[in-house]
Amino acid sequence: MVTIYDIAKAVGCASSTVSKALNNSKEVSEKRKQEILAVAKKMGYVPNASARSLATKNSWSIGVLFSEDLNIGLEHHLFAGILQSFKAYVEDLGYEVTFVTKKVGVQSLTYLEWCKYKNVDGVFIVTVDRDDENLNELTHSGIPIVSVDNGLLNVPTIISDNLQGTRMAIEYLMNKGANRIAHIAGPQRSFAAVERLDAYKDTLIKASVQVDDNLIVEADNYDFMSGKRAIDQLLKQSEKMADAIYAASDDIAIGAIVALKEHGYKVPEDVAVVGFDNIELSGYTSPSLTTVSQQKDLIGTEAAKHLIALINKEAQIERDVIKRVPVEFIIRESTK
Amino acid sequence: MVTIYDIAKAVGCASSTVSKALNNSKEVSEKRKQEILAVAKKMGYVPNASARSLATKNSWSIGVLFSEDLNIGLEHHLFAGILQSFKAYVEDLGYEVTFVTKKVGVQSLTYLEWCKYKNVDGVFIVTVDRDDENLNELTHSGIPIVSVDNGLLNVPTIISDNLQGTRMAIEYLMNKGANRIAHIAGPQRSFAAVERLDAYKDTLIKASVQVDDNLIVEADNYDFMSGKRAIDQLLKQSEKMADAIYAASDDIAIGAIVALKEHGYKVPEDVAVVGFDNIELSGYTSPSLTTVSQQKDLIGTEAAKHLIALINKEAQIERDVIKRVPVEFIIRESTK
DNA sequence: GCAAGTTTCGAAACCGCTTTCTTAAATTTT
DNA sequence: AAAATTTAAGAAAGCGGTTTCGAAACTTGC
Repeated sequence: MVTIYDIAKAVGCASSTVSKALNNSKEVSEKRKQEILAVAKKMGYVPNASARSLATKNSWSIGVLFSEDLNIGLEHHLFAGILQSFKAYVEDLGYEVTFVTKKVGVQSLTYLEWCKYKNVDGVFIVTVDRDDENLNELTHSGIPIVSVDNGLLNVPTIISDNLQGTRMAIEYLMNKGANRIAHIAGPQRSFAAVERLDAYKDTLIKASVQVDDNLIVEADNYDFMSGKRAIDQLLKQSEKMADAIYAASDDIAIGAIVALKEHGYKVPEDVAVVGFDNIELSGYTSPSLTTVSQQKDLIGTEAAKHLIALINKEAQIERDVIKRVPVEFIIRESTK
Repeated sequence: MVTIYDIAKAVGCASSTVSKALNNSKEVSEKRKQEILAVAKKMGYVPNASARSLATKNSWSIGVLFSEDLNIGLEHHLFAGILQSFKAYVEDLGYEVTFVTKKVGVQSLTYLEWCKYKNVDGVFIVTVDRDDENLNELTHSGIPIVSVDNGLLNVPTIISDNLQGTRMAIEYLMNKGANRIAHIAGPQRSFAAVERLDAYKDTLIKASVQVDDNLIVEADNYDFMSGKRAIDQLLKQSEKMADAIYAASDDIAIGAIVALKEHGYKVPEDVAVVGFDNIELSGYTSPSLTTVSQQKDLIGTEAAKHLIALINKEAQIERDVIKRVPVEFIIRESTK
């Protein structure tokens, strides 16, 4: 490993001069600088992050909290997409993206301890168990943090405009003549699921439609099976089937459509179905799925921008800020 | 920030003794050790990764190379799943997972330079552009590396048994009476795609069936649209439609089914379709998809195990080792 | 009871880099 | 031409740990 001392020796100057040259300081003459850079290059010099970080107390790294406890992990396309655009944005600025963990060697650490251990500049909370006892400590530590799709106390969050999306979906269905619009809500431990359920009720009430609890079911999860099971539940709850279903995710909606078909209902003729997410596949199912599209790229980059602003102290640490990202309503066959 | 010096002062001993106590060295008496640990805990001591790494030359971190150049990034469920299980395995061992990038601050680095800069213990190559000029340098550097689903020179790789999977699919279709089995190959820049195409030809030849180039199309990508387009291409190439299609991915297969339906073909009555991957959705399309299931969890953990073994020098660095992970053939409606 | 061997602990060097403070040289000012 | 200022470079301390080596204290064996 070649160090700045090796370079200093080769050039015939002090290591401090080399350091300054490498950092493009103006305390060193242009001639010297060029000479040093040339030698550094020739010798294959690569700086050492640990030494640098130790000396400067800056890490240029961002921790990502991606807890798999709730089994919504990396495999969930929404979060994967968000992480991907987040990563692209901050990496372009020269930051490293690293996963926050709870262990180092054989030792167990809390999230906060790990962040201090690695001296991360900021934390991006993607998914996390809100009941995790270590979470509170982290969110109150003063470390710059943003989250997405979440309603964590004390943390600014970037999230789709669930109210707007829900309203567009429900109003569209009503305009199509639907009278009995059911809602397959997402698991209520998810913040977005709660928002969508609230928005569903709210929109109905604003339209002077009575909310019928028998037309509401909570899915166990955001996936297909949960959608299928939800239909069974719905059939139990309500003797007369709804004429439209608003589902909290595309996966749920697709599962629901499969179940509806199995029970002899035609989609969209007997029951119209609207999903949420606009996963790639939703355009290719049969019938293709009408849905509320979430802009995961935008969510990721907005989160990144905000976090960077916090790190650079360009933004105030306002607690509990919720930044809304607009959604788009996409009409396809499942509601024709 | 509380350091070992602070603890030393509080306890009334030397910093070296604190260090030893924290590292559970047997050079310090049990009594002292307990005393020091107690004080450390009370003072809220957290070690400093940079300082430790600088002194020990160990980082306990693994770099993940996830290049989005080929637009198969994190959003691709197979790689997301593999990364997730890899991450879980190595984190449990106390390693940190961090993404390899090409920039640090304003400075651009090669992959290898970055790995040296961060002093990662090993590298996990998930997706990468094989033509990237920086790649060769990395794979020949001597840093422990494993890859998945790839045929990189000089790097051990973990990959599904594409030959076995293909054979099961083709033989099953032949047993069902298919005479004209087409193949929608994956993009041939992908190693797995090449393997599956070769296996397809090989299986046909072994069964004394003539390979008909008009029944082979290469998809641009692994996604739905590519599958749809492939069908158009297939129709152009061959006046008579195949009676079965073996697709290189589930997404391609689903896209193909949509296109087939649009052209008036019934699946599976007119054309049977087999996919590859067993994505979650494949059980919920209509018809549900017969497919070759890849065990992403196993691929991820196998990769992790092998990399850890390389890091610990328990495994030889054998170049070009390919470790096969068995696949499973799952029969559903698209071939009934 | 004393030599030899073990434990336990601390001093100090070191890991590679940054940064402050000095000093010497070069340049400008008067 | 001397004084004042600016510029360029180096010495040294520090970041927070680990590790080697030597000394002191304690055991053991005879």
